[in-house]
Amino acid sequence: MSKWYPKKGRVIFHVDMNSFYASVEAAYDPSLKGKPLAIAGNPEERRGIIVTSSYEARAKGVKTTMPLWEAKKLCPNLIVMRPNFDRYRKASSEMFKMLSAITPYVQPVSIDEGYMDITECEALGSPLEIAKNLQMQIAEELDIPCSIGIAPNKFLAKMASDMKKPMGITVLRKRDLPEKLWPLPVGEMYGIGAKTAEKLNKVEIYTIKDLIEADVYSLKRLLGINGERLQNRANGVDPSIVDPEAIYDFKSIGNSETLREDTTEEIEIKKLIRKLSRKVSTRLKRKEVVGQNVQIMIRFHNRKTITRSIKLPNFIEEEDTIFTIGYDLFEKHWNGDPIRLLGVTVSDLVEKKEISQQLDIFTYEKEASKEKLYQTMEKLTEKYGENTFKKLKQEEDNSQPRTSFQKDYLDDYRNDKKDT
DNA sequence: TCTGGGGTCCTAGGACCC
DNA sequence: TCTGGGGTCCTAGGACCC
Repeated sequence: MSKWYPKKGRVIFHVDMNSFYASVEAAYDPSLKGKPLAIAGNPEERRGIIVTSSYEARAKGVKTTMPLWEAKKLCPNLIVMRPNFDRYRKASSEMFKMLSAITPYVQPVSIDEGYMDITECEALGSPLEIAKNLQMQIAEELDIPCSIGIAPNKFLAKMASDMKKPMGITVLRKRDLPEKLWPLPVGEMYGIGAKTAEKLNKVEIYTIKDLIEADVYSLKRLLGINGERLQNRANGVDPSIVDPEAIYDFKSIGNSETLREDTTEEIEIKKLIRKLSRKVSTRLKRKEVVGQNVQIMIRFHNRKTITRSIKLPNFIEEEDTIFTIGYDLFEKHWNGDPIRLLGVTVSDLVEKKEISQQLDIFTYEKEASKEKLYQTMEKLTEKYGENTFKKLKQEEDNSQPRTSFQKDYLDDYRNDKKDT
């Protein structure tokens, strides 16, 4: 809504690399070609799952997220590899370079797919020609197959790229919808998962056509605001733009890990929270962002998952701070049940260079009274606990130069505390 | 012998303020 | 004299996607 987009018809591509990880591996080692190949999380551990598989493996029934042992049962000669993320990132960046050579309006959505707005690219040929050339170039230079959807908006382009795989090119115009889109089951629609499909089926909505014909108000009652948006999309309406900047504003950075075995061992738990905090801190620093919210996630033996979070008075990035707050949250909320997975996430992110002007709790305007400062400090200590408070202040002290006025007050506060 | 890890967006209730 | 309504922030959970 805040962003302008052209009124005239747009031409949008959705480029989707086919079974990306497996394809990269086969390009790297051609002897893998034509064989059932799967990339799995941790093949040596019990809890490995299939991340991607080649079409030969899929033909045997191997599916993404399937536990490894199940996949092996279905396909005994399955070749299983660990993921080589560096390899995939490199192939991905090569691929996006090719897209960006066509138009600057490229929006990566994940490592293996992205949108392009080629409305202004008439000089390069018809959309179909552009798509064919791009697909050929990716196949020749990277040895990786892809599917391309061509449509007047992102939603339709996404649906189109899914219609022919691998190495498909599908054009989906408004006039094609009754024949190509509407007969599909609602669950096939991007944005409708298992839960929503089930809800819709319960009220006799089975196909995308049924969704269009449904009453908007009942849809809204059933699905909230999303109900209306889904109906619009089903009608071929999606005003969202291809936004090349979208990839730069992260909302959160988190890491999680499933334990080899469920545990109640506090030392092990502490170690893992420490490790996750370190990973998060490293990634925050690499991206030069700081965050104002810490969340932990605990998954129990029965897979029930809880999250606990706390909004902070200032921005943080240090491992120690994240760990102190995270472990504090954990201690406060853990009921002692065996734990399967732990996660640590920092959110409410802001670019580091933006925070120098931000007002925070430790910065006071000149007229602030000593009493008020003390009061605030007390309240914060109470809310966050002594340890967390100390870490917060420490981090703040390191990152922000203060006026001598503020320094004096803080020093006073420290000394007074010592006396009592 | 079960189901990973990285995210985004939306909803809903309660606190708090005016 | 016991009561309104709007707005925002915080927290927790859930759905969805790759």
